[in-house]
Amino acid sequence: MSNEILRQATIFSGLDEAAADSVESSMKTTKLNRGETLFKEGDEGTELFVVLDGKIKLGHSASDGRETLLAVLGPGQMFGELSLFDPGPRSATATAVVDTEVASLSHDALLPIIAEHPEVSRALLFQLATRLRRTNEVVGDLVFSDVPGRVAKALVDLANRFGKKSDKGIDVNHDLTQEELAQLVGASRETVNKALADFVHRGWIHLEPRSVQIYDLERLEHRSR
Amino acid sequence: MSNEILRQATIFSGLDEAAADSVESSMKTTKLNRGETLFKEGDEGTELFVVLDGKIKLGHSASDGRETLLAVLGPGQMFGELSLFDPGPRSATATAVVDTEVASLSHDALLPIIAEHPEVSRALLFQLATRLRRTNEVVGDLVFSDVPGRVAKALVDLANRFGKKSDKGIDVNHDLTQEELAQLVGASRETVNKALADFVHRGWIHLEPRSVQIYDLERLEHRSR
DNA sequence: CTAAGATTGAGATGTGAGTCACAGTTGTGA
DNA sequence: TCACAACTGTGACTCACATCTCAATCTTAG
Repeated sequence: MSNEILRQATIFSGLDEAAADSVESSMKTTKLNRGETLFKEGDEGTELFVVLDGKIKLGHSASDGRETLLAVLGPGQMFGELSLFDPGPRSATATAVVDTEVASLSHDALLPIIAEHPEVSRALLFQLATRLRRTNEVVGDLVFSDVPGRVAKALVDLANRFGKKSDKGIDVNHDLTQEELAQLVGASRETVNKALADFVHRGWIHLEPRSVQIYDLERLEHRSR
Repeated sequence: MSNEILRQATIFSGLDEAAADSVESSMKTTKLNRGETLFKEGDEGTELFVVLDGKIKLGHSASDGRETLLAVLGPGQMFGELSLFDPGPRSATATAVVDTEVASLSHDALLPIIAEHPEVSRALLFQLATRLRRTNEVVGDLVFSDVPGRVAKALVDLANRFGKKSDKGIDVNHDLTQEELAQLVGASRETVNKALADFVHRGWIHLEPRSVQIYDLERLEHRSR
């Protein structure tokens, strides 16, 4: 089970059986309860993690206690890579959004693999490049889009990653409170709530605690641009 | 001359003489006039560039014509790497802020180098990781800081990279119009102008067209947090 | 050297979204 | 199953910032 997810994870694409086996054997799995934090901004630590099951949120927190979420990651996604290549304290805090299981790989275990398998290094570069693109896009959105637009975009993104088709539309169990959604989108909880209420009003979505049903993906996508 | 700058560029740190020579010989230099654009968002193209002299701005532009700057790069800095690892259209537009000279290296020329010199690949990973950190920080600033704060931060950053000590403080010839500064900071030109005027009023800086003198770096740094 | 076009400086006005305050709802542990 | 905590929904108020405007100055091409 964890096996399958690991194999699908982008870092391992391109590894042959034997290599993948050897990597796998040096990974350790950890379980986290909802709300538990894996590491904090500023911590030392050079492991790389892969989400096996559940969801992890990565966030900055400002001195006055306010927080932004940089990303919410689901099964198969990697995080913690920054401190691998750019040795230094962790640049974000990682917290479980729901009960979650992650696999970890230490710096020391990874280095020889990189040396031996250039494909891995290419996969990592690809991952970082993709991340960078996405983050750049976020910057653009923050400057150009209004809050409802960003909320719409977040919903579409969550739908793509966590949504399941159902009779009336798409069920998205994002497991995020509106507070967290607001942090993800860079706005206050109240404003996000109002944007959501408006979407409900228009019949685009239906709200349930920690999940949404999307009736009209088209419109949402359109609103997000 | 171009030689020196290239050698200092991070990609080449760790290359031995011979290797560096061979890379250098496969690079091509291009001159751009102020305002000329090197490539546009959406273009195909897989070269990597290094600024030799002058300044390059990287920006997104929205459909309605508005623009954000992601970064302003000076001599020794690399850009265009994203399309190397994540093949696809360019994700930003690169334009010369002043008359500028850049060196370019094609994908095809780089690949064998990476294969042969793992240090290069490590240097690239490092660069991307650093970039990602900075961009993440920008996201945080956009959410948490007000415009004057972001302007202060931009000034400090420009001072660190382009500033020269002088009798009365630091001379920063950033070559950016206030419009460009505003795009860099994600605000309207007028608001940025007011923030600058306020800093002048407080005696922290002195304004000249396309350049600033900084009298009180301390205060600026403080205001940026 | 001059005229047209950029760029800078500043005020007046409108508005999106943050903050505050509270009520309704759901979830949970004893 | 009750009580307390966490979450969600909404309105009233405020403010930072965008937008619009116009004048002053600096640049640059002809």
